[in-house]
Amino acid sequence: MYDSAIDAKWDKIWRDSKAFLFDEKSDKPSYIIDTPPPFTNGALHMGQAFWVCYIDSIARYKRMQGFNVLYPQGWDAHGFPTELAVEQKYGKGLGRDDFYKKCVEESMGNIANMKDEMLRLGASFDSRYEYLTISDDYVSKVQLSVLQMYENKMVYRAVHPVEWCVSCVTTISREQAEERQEDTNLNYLDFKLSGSDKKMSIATTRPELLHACVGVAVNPNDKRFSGLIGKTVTVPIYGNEVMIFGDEAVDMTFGTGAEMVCTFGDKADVSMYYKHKLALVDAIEENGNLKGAGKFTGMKLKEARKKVIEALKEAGALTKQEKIKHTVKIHDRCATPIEFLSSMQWFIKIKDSAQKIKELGGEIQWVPDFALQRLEDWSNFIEWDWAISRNRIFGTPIPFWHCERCGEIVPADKGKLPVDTLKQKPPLNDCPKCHGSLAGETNTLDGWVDSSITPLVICGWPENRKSTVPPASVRIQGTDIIRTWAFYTIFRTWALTKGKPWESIIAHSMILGSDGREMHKSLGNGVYPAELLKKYTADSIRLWVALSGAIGKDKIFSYKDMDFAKNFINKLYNSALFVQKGLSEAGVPKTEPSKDLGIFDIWILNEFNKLVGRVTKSYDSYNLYEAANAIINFYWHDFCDYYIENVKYRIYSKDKSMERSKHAAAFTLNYVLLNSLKLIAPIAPHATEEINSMFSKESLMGQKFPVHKEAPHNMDYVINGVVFQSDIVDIDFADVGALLNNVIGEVRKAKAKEHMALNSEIKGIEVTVPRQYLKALEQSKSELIEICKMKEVKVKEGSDYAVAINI
RNA sequence: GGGCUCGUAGUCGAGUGGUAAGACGUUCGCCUCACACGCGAAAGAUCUGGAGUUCAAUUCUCCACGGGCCCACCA
Repeated sequence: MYDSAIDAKWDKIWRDSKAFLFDEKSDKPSYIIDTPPPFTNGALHMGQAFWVCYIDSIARYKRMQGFNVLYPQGWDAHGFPTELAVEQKYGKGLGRDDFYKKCVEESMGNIANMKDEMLRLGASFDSRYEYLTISDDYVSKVQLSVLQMYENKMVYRAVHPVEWCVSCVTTISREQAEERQEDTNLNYLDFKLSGSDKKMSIATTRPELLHACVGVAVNPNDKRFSGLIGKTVTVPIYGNEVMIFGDEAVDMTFGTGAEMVCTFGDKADVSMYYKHKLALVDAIEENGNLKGAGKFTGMKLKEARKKVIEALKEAGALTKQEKIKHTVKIHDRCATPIEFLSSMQWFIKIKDSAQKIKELGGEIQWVPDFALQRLEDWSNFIEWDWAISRNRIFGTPIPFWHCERCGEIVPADKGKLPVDTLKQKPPLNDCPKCHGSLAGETNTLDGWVDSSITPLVICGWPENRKSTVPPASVRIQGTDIIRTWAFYTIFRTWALTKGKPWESIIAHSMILGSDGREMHKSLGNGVYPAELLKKYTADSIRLWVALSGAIGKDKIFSYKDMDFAKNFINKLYNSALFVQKGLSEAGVPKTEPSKDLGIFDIWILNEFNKLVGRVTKSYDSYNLYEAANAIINFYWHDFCDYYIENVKYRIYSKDKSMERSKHAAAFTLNYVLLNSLKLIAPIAPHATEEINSMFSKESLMGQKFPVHKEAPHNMDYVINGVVFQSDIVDIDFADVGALLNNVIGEVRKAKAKEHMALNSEIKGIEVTVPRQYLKALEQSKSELIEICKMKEVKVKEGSDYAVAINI
């Protein structure tokens, strides 16, 4: 029976025969695949297994269609989780170099495991083109890409608010932020209007940041305040004056309708800081101590809040306190509320490119098409430039030095990459402007800077190979990272080459847990590929992926679906055993026994030909669901349940006069089986190869995909793309095949109703059919008698089709 | 608050301007010489609700209700 040892056997044979290798010198058209480089955290998750199977099926299909397929696989190693794992293993004492080395070690171990899982799923990537984001080659290309963008004036250094964890003393990125509901006090403070005795009440949850108040915002449509815009107020306790300005983002119904803006209390403050060009006050230190806050300086935030409130009370500025619930963003690791700190960061200019990104997005084929909307939505919402520096060690070094005195930037030499500006000397001795000393960068690049050039790297950028000129043919990725990976890739590819990264992009959605929720460790609803590989063969998993429904729609994981996939593979195998046995008795005719083909033979050959057309179209539009579904329905029901059952009596016949009919059936069985294998081979390569090897020494790898040809007339049939004519019936074969099968169905039904075994004998039937079917039925009498195990078949003409059964 | 997406038999899930694949499950029968991981049969859907366009809507439009995802906001 079928097991995973067979998978491994074929995987090895294919690799040894170089079946997956891309040929740089080939004349065949290239087909270039850009897959996600998984983050190297140790084991594949279901989403990754999903796209591995999906894109691998497409790669195999394209090879069968005659393409020279470049299917590389990359690994995204740089990143925080690896740093964390290393920290947990070795503590915090490691020096920068040792720490980096341990991170590399950690990553390499994880990659080995993930790669093994991919290979066991049958992934047919070409290992010679594997890439690793921490390799010298890849790092060089990332640095080169940044240097090139710098030359195009797209990279700069500036002070910018960053999301910061005061407990871990590090920047954190948005995806590391979680939300939490909290109870807090909304404090109503009185600010004195300048040049008047009047007071203005302002509500805030962050009184401890009062010293960083740089303005008061009101909604310009708010009649209560519209007259005050442009005037100034005095900040309580500290006594400095700030401007009142209008901003439509202010909610008139919240608090008093007036909001104090601190640099920085929250993200809205950051927006207003930029929009209204407000002053910048550094409110807190990196460790969360207050900075520049008079007598409160040096206090922790929490403590400061209490003390400031007390001081406000004493000053009579606190008029009211109200309990409210609000959401705060917290760091996912330590649950500390996230603060905004301003610090010197590197940026890539992206704001001005939103329109261009949308345009390019429109030139790419999106599967499903609605995925494009996500790119457009995101592009419409770019608030500020892309901050590319991270306070991390395990990342790509930023290839610039800067002058410690005047901030002048000195880029690395493009010919001397990769570079680590902390270790290597700058190309100049000192600042070209002020002769200050030059400093290297302790920060490293954001991981998206690494991964947003994958299609260029796999095409060989900056020197493209002749056979791999961008754009790549296709990318597959999750819909969840359209706003990051797809977005940055389109942007960077345009910035570096003025072109689009790919012709097409397939955006798949999520595999949900059986409870309908996202798979999550804490929910305990996760299923892992490694676990599935123990229970199922690779092809069952791959077929399950193909059968997971419309791409782009979330799929709830279910073992029942897995079992169905498994059962089909089993069916395929068992039907092949039958065909093999039949052929050993009848022998396989070398040429089409066209004169001997019966109605059922021609019927199934035509159904198969139609199937080839449908399946080709489905594969070409990246719709594996449709392809797999069509093949399974045809194979299981038309071929196995009807055709095979209908020809059994011919195959088993010992009668000399049946010889030619037996050969025709053997030919048809052989043809439909072997070609069906080719149709499903991209999705279930191991099982089909194993079955194929029962009949042929020639591997399915490298064989041509079956060709569809439209038959010019109803009474023609098509074998292997060649049209034949027949005169055995005078109507459409599909029509007459369906009719005959229906007659057989009626007999089965009658037997079932009488609780009879299907192979039990009955007396006979009388079939009434309209005139156009008469000839076909008369022709098929003896076949029906054999198939249904009955004594006689009477046929008569009538306006309505009917079957009378005599048991 | 905004955008996208979905709402089809007990469950999962395709699809179409002319009343709806398939799977699982259920019921009944069959160990029919490839397969009981199977074969045959049966029951089960007013295609979330309402309005509109149309000769005709599950399929198009609008509204409502209900899931999901993403984004924004939460002073």
